[in-house]
Amino acid sequence: MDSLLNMEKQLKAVSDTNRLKLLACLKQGEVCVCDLVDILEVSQPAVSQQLRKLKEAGIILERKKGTWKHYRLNEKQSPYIQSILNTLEPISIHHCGPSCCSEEGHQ
Amino acid sequence: MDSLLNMEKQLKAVSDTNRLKLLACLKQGEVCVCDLVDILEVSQPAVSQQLRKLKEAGIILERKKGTWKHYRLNEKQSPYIQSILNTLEPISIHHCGPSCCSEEGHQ
DNA sequence: TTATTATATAACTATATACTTATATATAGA
DNA sequence: TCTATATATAAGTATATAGTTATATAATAA
Repeated sequence: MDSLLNMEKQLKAVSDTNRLKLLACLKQGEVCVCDLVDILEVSQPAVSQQLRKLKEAGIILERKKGTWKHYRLNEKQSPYIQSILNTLEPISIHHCGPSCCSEEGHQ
Repeated sequence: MDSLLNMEKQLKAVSDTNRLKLLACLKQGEVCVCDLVDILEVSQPAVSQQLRKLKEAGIILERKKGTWKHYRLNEKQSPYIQSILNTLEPISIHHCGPSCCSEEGHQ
């Protein structure tokens, strides 16, 4: 079973509208940070810090590609996090351009 | 669908170990505040404030009986809150006494 | 009515949170 | 190498959170 402390950490990570929006974006697959910055109306460092919080809770995974970093949902989630993800209405993003987010960019 | 703000409110309400413990206690049914104060190692006003936060998020319901107040889980929960409740290991409490928590006290 | 008891609220405080701007790091390209 | 770009980290700040103690409220008992 999950320890209470681990549950608290995971739940704190998702109890914020901006982080919920980030997760809603990631429902469509891997997204690079630059695209996420366009969605949230906060600064780039703010997004970076939100992503770190989600990553440290084990909810998202990162992949480095050149100067870019792509984030995606962890395929393994605790049931209650998965239930939250299921509830979230996906947010579709417009990718920033072929240089960072084209299909051939994903490997 | 749940609005992001409502999700945030509910998730904030459960992202705290003491409130998770309260919910774990309530899995066994209705419990009065005095018993909950014995479980958490914090003051009575602290417990009262935690209960209020859970109540305002719609996760628990209250019933007044004389000077006592009994709290129980709301039977209607959003799926993700229900999933959290399912994950919680129940905490069994020893009722404070027949005056407030006996079976005939429950009506 | 007065005293007692259960719970809630108020006022306060220390810590956590979520931004901001400035700067660091790391990669790519000229 | 030098410059530009993507992202992360550092430092600072305003607000939120979760506890505390003191007090208020409401119901019961004497």
